[in-house]
Amino acid sequence: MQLDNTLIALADPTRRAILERLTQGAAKVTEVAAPFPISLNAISKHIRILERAGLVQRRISGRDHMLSLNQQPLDETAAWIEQTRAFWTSRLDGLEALLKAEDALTKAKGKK
Amino acid sequence: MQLDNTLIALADPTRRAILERLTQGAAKVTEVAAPFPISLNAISKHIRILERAGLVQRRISGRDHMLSLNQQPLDETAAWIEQTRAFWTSRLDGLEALLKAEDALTKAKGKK
DNA sequence: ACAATATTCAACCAAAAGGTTTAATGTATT
DNA sequence: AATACATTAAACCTTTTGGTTGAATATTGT
Repeated sequence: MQLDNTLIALADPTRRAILERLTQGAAKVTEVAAPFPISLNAISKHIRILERAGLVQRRISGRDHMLSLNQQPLDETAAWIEQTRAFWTSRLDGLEALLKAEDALTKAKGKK
Repeated sequence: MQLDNTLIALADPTRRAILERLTQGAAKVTEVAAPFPISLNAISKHIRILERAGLVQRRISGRDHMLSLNQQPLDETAAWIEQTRAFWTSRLDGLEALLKAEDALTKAKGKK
């Protein structure tokens, strides 16, 4: 699924760093890889995973591969997580309220 | 990192389904596992990963382990992703605006 | 034509993920 | 005490992940 691939892609610090680099503008593979202490090949693989998630796009011109961000999967994932978060909030708060109400009821009965 | 563990935990459909089940209220491991077509042991492992992320908490009473949701890591991850999303939006829109401005400038020069 | 550059491919490795099955452990029930 | 139940532990398997090194491919610059 798309959500899976995006979350997987985001779940690695090196890949998040690559994305952060690309917020400064499009860059070639070599340029992206330069600051990292791992091999170019390792970065190349990370980029493939980011592409699988659709977070990164590639435009080949000659021997250079220009990489750029694509926002859509991030938007979709943000929407999913925010929706889930809101749902949890309502459920967990609702449950808390329910427990308090029951507690109040129990005390009221005890008084009688 | 905490963000890593949370994203990893969320990046699997079985684990997301477990979380969804727990929004209906706390449940024992067996109860959580029941609807899934995989072994109880597999579910047990998934739960461990959810616990590592702090998304699920366990309260042991006798032989039963009651599982419940903990919202905090989800909130933090939602905050991170929303922040990132907003940043991308400003950057990418800003870049687009810049390109349009440059284009307009070029055309203006051409006219002269 | 030759050398340098940019990138991937291929083969390999160790560790983790996601699953299985078969114990083992502790707690209830009868 | 014997049995059933809830859960994890252990050992194993296969695939994926994150990394390596060395070769292949294609493009650019001299």
